[in-house]
Amino acid sequence: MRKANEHSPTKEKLLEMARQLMQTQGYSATSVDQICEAAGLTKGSFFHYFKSKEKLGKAVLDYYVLSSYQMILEAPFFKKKDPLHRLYGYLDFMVERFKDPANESNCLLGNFAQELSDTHPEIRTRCAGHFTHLAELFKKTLDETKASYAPEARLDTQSLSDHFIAVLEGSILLAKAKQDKGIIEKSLRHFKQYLKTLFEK
Amino acid sequence: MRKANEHSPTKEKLLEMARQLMQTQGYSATSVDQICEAAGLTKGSFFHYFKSKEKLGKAVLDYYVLSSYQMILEAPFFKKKDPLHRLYGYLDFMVERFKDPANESNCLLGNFAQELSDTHPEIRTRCAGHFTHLAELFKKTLDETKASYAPEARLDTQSLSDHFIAVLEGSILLAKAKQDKGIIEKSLRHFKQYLKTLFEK
DNA sequence: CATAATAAACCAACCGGTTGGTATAATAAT
DNA sequence: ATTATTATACCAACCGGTTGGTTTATTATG
Repeated sequence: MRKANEHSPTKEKLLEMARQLMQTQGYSATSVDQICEAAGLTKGSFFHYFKSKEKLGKAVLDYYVLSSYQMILEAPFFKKKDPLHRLYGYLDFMVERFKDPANESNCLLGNFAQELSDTHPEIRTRCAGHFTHLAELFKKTLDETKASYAPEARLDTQSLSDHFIAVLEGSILLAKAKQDKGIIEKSLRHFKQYLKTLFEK
Repeated sequence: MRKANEHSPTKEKLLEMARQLMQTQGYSATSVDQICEAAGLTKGSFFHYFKSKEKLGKAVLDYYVLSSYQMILEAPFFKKKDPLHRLYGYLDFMVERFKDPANESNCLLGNFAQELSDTHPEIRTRCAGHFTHLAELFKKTLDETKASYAPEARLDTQSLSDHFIAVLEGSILLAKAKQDKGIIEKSLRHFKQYLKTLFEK
């Protein structure tokens, strides 16, 4: 008996290949055969680890979001003491992340949400949960900033966090269509400018 | 001989059905058979009007964007004299449009851009063109507003228009995933607040 | 030996697209 | 005005290929 199914390197490889393919081609356009070929495995092997393509989809989604989440938590900006600096660091980090040619300039989460929300309700729910989760992480820094820089202000940090996610996803989408990554930076700069008016009066 | 192929009611029906199906299910998840069944026609008929599914995709995209475009041009807000009021009218109009249960709260343009940019380069180009076109329309009002309310300001109305499109598309995406249309309104309210700081000092 | 991992062959359903053909109606020739 | 011609509109059946998924068997491994 080999070690448990859960963390097999083969499963990891299937996940990673699926992530790569689905991030660039989307879910529907990526076939199981394609994933198997990329991983140098056969379908029998694939269905040994994932009972269906949809289960794989969910796993890939979690896999992607978890890694994004960890990238943020481990990034240098996240350790900054001053919440306002940390807040701006957040934006700069995202700009750099999507500017870097080493990374894909796609968001698999946004991709899945757009493509599968109407046809795969369970995946839609999962996307919604991940969006909420990511917004909450941003909201923490936002709340700290508010407490320090604009404690009196009437400001809905919840909806502002959602707004941030929307700006990010929207600009990624636009950048992809126009093949111009600069759009992400410019759009986030406008968002930063908005934050400045809220916290630097 | 009936009148030319171009404006046949049958073709119109295929287009409209394709739009409906693709707007909710996406491009890949919508089969030609499905469209034919919805239109009460057969595949032979379909391929008489469209040489391929991709050609249909392009036609549906243009069909959707043209109607969106006309909705804006014909909306009451668009006739307002004061550019600032027209600018705000723009935002309110979008909020109402996507709040109304009669309309789909999806954007087919955003959907296609997300789903097909990497696999269908010609459709990607078309999406980019439409985005540019819509941004330019917004920019006109923006430029007028700037001229009247903040002529001295150093303000990149081009990138601000792109930012608007990004906010719109991003919030639509988020609203879809979370099944909460209120997100669009809240996000556009933040954007409006940002515009206020630029033009109402 | 028992169990998990991988492979190979296979399957029914479905995909986009083609075929050959018919019905219809406008045009041209008589 | 009647007929022959031609182009369009539409359909039912079908095609080869691909899809997600299964089955059965072989190979490793503990």
